[in-house]
Amino acid sequence: MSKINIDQVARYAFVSRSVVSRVLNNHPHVSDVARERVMNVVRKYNYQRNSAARSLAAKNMREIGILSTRNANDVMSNGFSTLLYLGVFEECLAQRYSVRQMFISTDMKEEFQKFILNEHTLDGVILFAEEVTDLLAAKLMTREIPAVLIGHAPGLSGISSVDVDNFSGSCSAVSHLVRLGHRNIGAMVGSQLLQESQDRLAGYRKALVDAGIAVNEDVIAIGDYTQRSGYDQMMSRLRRHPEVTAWFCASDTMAMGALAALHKSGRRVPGDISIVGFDDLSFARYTIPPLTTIRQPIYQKGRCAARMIIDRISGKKTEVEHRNLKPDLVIRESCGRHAGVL
Amino acid sequence: MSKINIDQVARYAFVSRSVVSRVLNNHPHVSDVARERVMNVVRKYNYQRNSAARSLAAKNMREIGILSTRNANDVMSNGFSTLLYLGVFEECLAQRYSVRQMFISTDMKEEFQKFILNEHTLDGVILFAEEVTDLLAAKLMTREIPAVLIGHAPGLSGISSVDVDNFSGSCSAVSHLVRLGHRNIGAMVGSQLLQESQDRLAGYRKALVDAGIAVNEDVIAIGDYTQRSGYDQMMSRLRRHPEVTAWFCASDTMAMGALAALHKSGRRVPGDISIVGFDDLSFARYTIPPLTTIRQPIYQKGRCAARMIIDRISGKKTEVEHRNLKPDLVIRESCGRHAGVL
DNA sequence: TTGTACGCGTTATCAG
DNA sequence: CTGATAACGCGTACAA
Repeated sequence: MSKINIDQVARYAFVSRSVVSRVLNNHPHVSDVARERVMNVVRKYNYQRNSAARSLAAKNMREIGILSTRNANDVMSNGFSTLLYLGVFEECLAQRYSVRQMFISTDMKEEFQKFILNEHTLDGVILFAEEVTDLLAAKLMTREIPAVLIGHAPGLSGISSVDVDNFSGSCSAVSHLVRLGHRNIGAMVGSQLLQESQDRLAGYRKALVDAGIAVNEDVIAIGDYTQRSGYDQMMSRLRRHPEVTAWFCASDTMAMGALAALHKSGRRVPGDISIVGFDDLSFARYTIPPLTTIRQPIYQKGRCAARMIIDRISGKKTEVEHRNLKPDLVIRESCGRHAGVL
Repeated sequence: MSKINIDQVARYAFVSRSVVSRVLNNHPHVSDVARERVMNVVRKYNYQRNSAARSLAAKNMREIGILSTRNANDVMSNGFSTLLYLGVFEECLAQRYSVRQMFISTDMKEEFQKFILNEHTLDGVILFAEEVTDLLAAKLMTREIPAVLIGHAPGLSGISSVDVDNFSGSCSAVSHLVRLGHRNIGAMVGSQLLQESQDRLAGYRKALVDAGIAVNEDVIAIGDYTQRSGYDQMMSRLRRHPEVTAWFCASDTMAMGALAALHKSGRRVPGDISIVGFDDLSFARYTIPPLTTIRQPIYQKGRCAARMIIDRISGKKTEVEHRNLKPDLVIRESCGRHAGVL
């Protein structure tokens, strides 16, 4: 009883298969009685359309891929990507698309290319993988499959993207520190090869300049968004720059590492040193002390990316578009007034 | 130049389409010269097979679904699920399956059922969603689609599963505490409706009994695996049970919340109170202090689940199977000797 | 070893 | 409003 196809439905309903198809696809020009008869049979036999055949005939898969790097996920693995996936999925579900998940990791690049990109037909791809965009962009272009990027990519202005406004986010984080009286503020950011990191650093600079504070290149530390790098960087900067009373960390993960390093070194947060993070990952309110940070709308990013790619696929939008979501400052307990200001 | 089909390849290579098909599928009985000619054309025109047509003809999609709950992901969102997905994906990639990602969240159950479960044909499903297994099991059964569960489920002995050995894991965690001289050891576990939580609690009991310590039901706290519940539970237990010198937390997330609560209350870890976690999520080595915990092979769980479902699909295995992966104790700094033992 | 012909389940087109 | 009929691209008996 499992497998019943459109022809059987047609037979049982005493109509032709075209009528069944029209009913199922909500086409007009079908009589109420025919529709009724068809629906009865469909319900009775629990008929479900074969998606492979549908795709074949309709020439579209109604399926998008979401591509991450193993690295992005290691780094972001603190609840970031999961929430993002959820956003993508729910938007797709609402629009009757399904999402295929893919990771690209350097050790499987070969496999990946052959299998994923060649043998499979995706209607669109969401790129959550800054590292590989160059490699992929060309491939995607030649196959003419639409893509949207989550994040920014320097050289890829040709493909649509959605991101949080990194510049204004970090700017408001640092301004917060300034308002608390800090003058010596360090920054811990990611690789400057990433546009995102550049923007977050630019925001830091802007906030200082606006406050009339000269930026000191020596207290700009480059990490890689992991807790480990936050820890290591803080450890080594601590003794070299005792004058710094506050650090802007470009991610909550690095901030968490920094917090651990400060604790290990006997510094008090926020008593001796203030820390502000970026992202507002779910753990941020349970660090010691709870982390003041910049909240970015992760779930919304996912939904937005999905909406953009589907609009693109359906032809509703054709020009490339770069969207910037607004972040918020979330004040918790990791920042205090500068001691001298008391 | 984009779309070229098997017939064109055949024409350009001066062979029939069967030959092309056989070459592409590595079937025997094809002459070297024919194979060579075909491959040349394939390369030259960058021919790629249409997966929809393949699925239709072959009557299988070579695609598995991985189903999570929104809840499971909120809770586990500290890098757990991402690593799991990666394991699933890489195993599937190696075996030329693709993976479709799905979430079930209560607010879209309707949509979900209609779209995902009815209209789509998956060869198998990996369930990472304890809450919905009952609802789904029946559906899956009637549609005769194989499923494997990540985790344990009380009533679902009929479907294969893979999990970490929760019992021995928590047992060794608590034994570690006992070895350090602790006699009053509390437990913070998840809902006892979950088999997993039951097992972790059972391991706790076993370790105490083995050590000749009576278990005190009063110091067993029930949380929900979130940092928040760890925090709240610890806050309320702290004053009610000052005699407890060590807590076994059934997840790193709850342990992190507990750590925050202890710090807030002025207790020192491990000076006053020892904490041991479970999972070894990526943040565990950067909590304050770094968390002693039970490491479970998350990535392996994913690969294993994928392997099991594919074996099932291909008919290589037919009987249900329950696998238990071994966990390890990872000693860091959150546990110390009981003061009285000094 | 190769080629022919048909089936897979839908959708779209075009007469009625 | 309805019903043949032709794609859609590939796999595979079966025949040569």
